[in-house]
Amino acid sequence: MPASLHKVSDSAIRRLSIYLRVLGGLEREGEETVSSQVLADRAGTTAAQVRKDLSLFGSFGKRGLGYLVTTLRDELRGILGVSRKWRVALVGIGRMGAALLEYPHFRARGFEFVAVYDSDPEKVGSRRGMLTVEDAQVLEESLRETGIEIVVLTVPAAAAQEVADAAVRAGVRGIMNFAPVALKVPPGVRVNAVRLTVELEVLSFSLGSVADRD
Amino acid sequence: MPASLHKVSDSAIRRLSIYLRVLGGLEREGEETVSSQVLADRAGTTAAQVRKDLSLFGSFGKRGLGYLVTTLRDELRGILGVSRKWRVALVGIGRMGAALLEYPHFRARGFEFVAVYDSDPEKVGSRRGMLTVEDAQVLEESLRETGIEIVVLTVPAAAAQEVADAAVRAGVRGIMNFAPVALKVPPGVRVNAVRLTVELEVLSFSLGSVADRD
DNA sequence: CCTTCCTTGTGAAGCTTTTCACAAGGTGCC
DNA sequence: GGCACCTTGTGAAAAGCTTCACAAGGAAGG
Repeated sequence: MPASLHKVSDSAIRRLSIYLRVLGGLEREGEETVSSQVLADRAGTTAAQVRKDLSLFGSFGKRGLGYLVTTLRDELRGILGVSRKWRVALVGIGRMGAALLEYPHFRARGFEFVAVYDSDPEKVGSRRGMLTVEDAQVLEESLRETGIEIVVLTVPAAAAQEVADAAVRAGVRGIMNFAPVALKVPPGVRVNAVRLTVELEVLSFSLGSVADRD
Repeated sequence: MPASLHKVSDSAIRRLSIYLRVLGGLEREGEETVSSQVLADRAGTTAAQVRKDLSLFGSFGKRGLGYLVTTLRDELRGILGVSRKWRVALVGIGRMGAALLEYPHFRARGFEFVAVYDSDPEKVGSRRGMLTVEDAQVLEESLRETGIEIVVLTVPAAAAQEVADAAVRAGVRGIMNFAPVALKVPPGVRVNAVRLTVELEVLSFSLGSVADRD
């Protein structure tokens, strides 16, 4: 029944990632075990949902006791593929790119930026922490050489597809896309879009439909 | 049949926001009409889904022709509540906060930052573009006075709940939360979480389950 | 060792969302 | 004006996801 071959829904994976975060907190607090109920409260879901999600990958709990915090954390790391380090490239070093480069939670979870690209001649060659900004023109070759598998895209919408194509040619299999455009990629490559404006508009909709003043 | 009283799913609203973005592009390209098929292609979904989503709010298309780009854009703006301007406050001006403050797409869609707060004495009083950073201690009173309804939270996880509580007391009804913690808010207040690490871990999972090397 | 109590794991039910398929309604050309 | 063609709007079917409810397993204490 474990089944990592069963197709697992995206939302289940998102929740597993949240459970992992919660478990980190529990561990820091010195908790040794946790019930599905407590985990659910902290993660913002229900106990049944937690148990169902975990059961997709195995039986990690002890009946009558709950889950061992450290053990479950390790299991989730394995499932999510974050027991290893991931080398990540950033393309487009505007304000958003710079913020992500320094975002402490990425590194803490095993995602490390090892290359930065931009097409602006003013920026190419400049340093960003430990890294030197490389010319976007060498992106494909450079990505291929370093064998980087994940790319974070913070370029203007107009450039995004072009960059994505180059990355895919270089063997990149995962793209986190901040550009407001739907990228087309071949099967086998996964794109995860972060749509900041969409998130605000969802809020706007929610507020508007409660009471439409003005 | 229109029904803005029918409960509409979150994912449908997210897609409407994406359609709105696509329509902006089409308009700039001078397109006058668009079919559900083309809209779907550009938005990364299916024609049936587009029609279903739109039909939740009315009949905006012309059979045999498609949708009038400008008209549909205006309708969607109305539905999403972005035909008006929204005044937004930013709490926590680290790198991420600074990036969001300058994020051009927010303003372009009618979301304008009109206040910035931080608890760091070094930052309080400093200028950020047109705005002066205010002390987080006055947040509640200040939000109440200005009648701000949407807050973007980019504070450390440990401070997030406290800030959210203050914002809610001040009458805020929508929170966009970047802090890696599940906020508890009373009914009537909507929280939209942006979980950057989760997005990367979803990628990591997708890559890992295809071929588990190393 | 036995009893009581607690919490998991999981089929089944219920609900939501997506996809399908086609009738109905317009358009535009001839 | 008529005809051929195109695209919407929408019930109905299918698929997917979440909630429910409870049997089974294990812990803890006497």
